[in-house]
Amino acid sequence: MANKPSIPKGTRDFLPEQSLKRQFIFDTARKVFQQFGFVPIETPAMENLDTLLGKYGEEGDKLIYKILNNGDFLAKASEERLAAKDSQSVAFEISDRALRYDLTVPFARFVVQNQNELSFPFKRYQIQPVWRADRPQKGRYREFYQCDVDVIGSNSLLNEAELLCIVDEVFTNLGLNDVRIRINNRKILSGIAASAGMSEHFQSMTVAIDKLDKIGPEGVKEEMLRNGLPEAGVKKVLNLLKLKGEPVATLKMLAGAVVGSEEAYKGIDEVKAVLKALPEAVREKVELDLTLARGLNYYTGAIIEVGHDDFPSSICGGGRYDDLTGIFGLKEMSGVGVSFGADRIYDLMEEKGLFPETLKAASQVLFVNFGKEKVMSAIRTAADLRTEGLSAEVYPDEAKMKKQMKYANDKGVHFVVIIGEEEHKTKMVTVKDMLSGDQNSVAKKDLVSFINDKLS
RNA sequence: GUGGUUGUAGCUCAGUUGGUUAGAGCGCCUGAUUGUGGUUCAGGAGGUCGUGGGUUCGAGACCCAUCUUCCACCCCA
Repeated sequence: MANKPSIPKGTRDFLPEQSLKRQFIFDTARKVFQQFGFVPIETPAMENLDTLLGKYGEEGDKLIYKILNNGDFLAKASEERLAAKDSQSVAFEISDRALRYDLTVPFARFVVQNQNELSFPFKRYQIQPVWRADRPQKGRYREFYQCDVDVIGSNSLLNEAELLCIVDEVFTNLGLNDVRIRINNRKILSGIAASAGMSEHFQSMTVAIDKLDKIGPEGVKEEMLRNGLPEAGVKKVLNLLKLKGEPVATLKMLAGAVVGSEEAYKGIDEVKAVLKALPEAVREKVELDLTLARGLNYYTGAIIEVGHDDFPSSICGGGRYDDLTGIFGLKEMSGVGVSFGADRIYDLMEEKGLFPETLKAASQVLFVNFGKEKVMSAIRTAADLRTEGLSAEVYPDEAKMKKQMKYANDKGVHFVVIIGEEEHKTKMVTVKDMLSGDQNSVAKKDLVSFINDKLS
């Protein structure tokens, strides 16, 4: 080991046990998505740089991984910029591609590009990794998976309601029953900004109020004042945001407070409609949180976020975007979607010990290898078990029994089947139950039913 | 990107104000048991102390740089 091999900061290897757990999350999500009629798509790991730039705000642009051009890229770059050592501007000259930062923007590009192949409303899901050049910390990685569900080409608020049902269903199926599902509407926020006379500061207002539960009203006030928002407006906003509790009543009070703002009224109506469309069981889990803002600025209507009291950051988030495809040349194509952060969900579930025990099992049956013709009998019998729907493997080497037993034990195999000299002569096999330690001699033809009996 | 933090055996960690051959538990390997894992017992292997410089008679301990870990900020799944 001259040089220890390593992987880039913020990326990870996954051992079989971890990988099985991750797949449990993906499978659970996928199953729910499909039950609601969503279909899968995939897009490339890399996009053209200009597809991604400018979609996530200034901060977002910095976190996009740019891919160095191939060939003699320096020869083509402008001498001035190279000499000026301005990394920002040089970057665009030597990089044309980038790793995708999320799945939503590539999806918008995909829809525009494949519009003639799709029928709308188009409901798709997508489970793929994304990359961000963020500093790693708890629940934050440089490579992580998102599980996105979006419906595009429909303005109906039934979609928002359906997504909330999906969110509830996925977390329930994962065994995470105490998540907090919060919703809000950007039109409400926009209306609040307008009625406080700070429409032009909308962006920095949302960023600030999103931190309310973290830094408190004083902190938010400070930040807004620091960013040059008018004091009177700041006070008014903070006052409105004090409203909370039962959604319908809250909305009613809010409506009284933002008199004259058509946009706020519209947002209020939208939230009401979404709540109305929800089944009772889901509606009672959804909180209206007027301080929920979300950083990504392409959201225009409903916004959704899921968190957990024992986890520092959100584990799922999304919202409606009226014109994401517009930038790529397709107007009038509103979409709404949510994204599950698989890695954060994994961390949370691991912390809570919520993964099912059964995920560990590998093969159900291992055949001990006794070499030569006896292993042929094992191979045939293993094949028979597989046709019966059992998972079975034959140890590949003629190793010491002890070693083979240990392998079965380490791997968590339930049964070990021994076909050695004795068994070969008598057409019997020896079955050892590794959990109980019991050992039985059974006729080879009865092996399947014997094991099935034990399993049931 | 800013500030802080961490790195010693495969893993989790000890290692006194700088002082001989760097330790433990678990794991791993071998044997007791050449057809029996997990339990028990006996033995064994394994570390250029993250990396590169420096201070010192002497560095795992001190200094600098760098990488990595975790945390806060920014922002976010």
